[in-house]
Amino acid sequence: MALAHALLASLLVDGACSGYDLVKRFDESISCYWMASHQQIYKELRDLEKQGWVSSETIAQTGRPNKNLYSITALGQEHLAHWILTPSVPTVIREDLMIKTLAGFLVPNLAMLDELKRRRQIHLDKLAVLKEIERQEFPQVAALSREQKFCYLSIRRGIRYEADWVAWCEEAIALLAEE
Amino acid sequence: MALAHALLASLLVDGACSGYDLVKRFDESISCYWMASHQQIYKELRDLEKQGWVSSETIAQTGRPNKNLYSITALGQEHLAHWILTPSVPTVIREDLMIKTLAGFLVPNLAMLDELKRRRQIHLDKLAVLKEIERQEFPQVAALSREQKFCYLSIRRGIRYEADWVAWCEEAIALLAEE
DNA sequence: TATTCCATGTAAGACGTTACATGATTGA
DNA sequence: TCAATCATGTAACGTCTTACATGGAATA
Repeated sequence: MALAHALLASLLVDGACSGYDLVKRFDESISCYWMASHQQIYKELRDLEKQGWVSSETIAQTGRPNKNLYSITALGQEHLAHWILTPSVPTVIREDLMIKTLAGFLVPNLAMLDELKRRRQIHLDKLAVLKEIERQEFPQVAALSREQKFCYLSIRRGIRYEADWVAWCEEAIALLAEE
Repeated sequence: MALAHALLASLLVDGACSGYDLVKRFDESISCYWMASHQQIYKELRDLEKQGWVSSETIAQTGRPNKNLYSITALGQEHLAHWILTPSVPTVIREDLMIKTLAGFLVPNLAMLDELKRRRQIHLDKLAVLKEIERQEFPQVAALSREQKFCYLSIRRGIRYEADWVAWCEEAIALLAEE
């Protein structure tokens, strides 16, 4: 149910846009916290409009398909604020690599080391992207407005998450390389 | 599809048991990496048996319901090993609190601080449990067998994950408390 | 000439959650 | 006596993934 809220938050923070643009936003930055396919996003936007939480306007275009521009409504903002005030529990974790790690002794050590190194690189790459965003958009942490602080904290969560994965991969590689 | 592999890994590492016991294992330790309800687990075990990856034996009991004791088969081990060797991608993240953080300026500062403190405590509690397991079961890291190293690394992942959440909560609380 | 971009959608199936159900036994 | 434990299940519903579809415009 929270895809709805992720969409509302994006429309609120980064402004009105089309479903297509939301797909890109999710692919780029929001995917740090919420993953969604275009099928899900388009469908959810239609549902949100039925609820009155977003409104849409069809923009006629020449040379390319028309698009629906979605905006969050006042009702949508109220709904989002109300949801934010509802206590939530940590997301359930379902991490393939941890299951593989539990039973990792079934396969050759080098195979596990390869997988861990591959995984470390994935997180290093994501980390580099996020750090660049941090450097460019938040050069002066002391001078942030309240709204900017929240964006900053979101990026910080992503940075910590990726850095933490890298650190664990390093630890695991070091321990298994002892063999 | 990886719930199947989580079940196989548990039966392999911690030995044969009933669905009921697997539910408990998932509630206690495995939930760090894989969450599952009893309905899912019972159903998946039946499916795994159809595939020939586990075998079951009905244990007649007096004074309490009969139980089905599940064991991983040789075929199941092969399948698990094969899956481990298949490269996998990081789990998609869907984290309510991050969406709330993005749009957190919609609600009073104290409300967000409360939610962050509540959240920090949840992770502190989980962290304490995991650290206790680490202390009791892995007192001497240098002397671990290959199989034990993998268990140790799983616990380490959980510890890092929870500690990382705590650290982020601290950072967020500090930044928002400035107001 | 082939691929990617723009922009949106349907449909089937897998996976997960929530609610409901049973019934004896053990412990507070 | 009330709740929790043991032990397993069905059913309805919601969410997510995967596959398939369209068709012009711009770019390599």
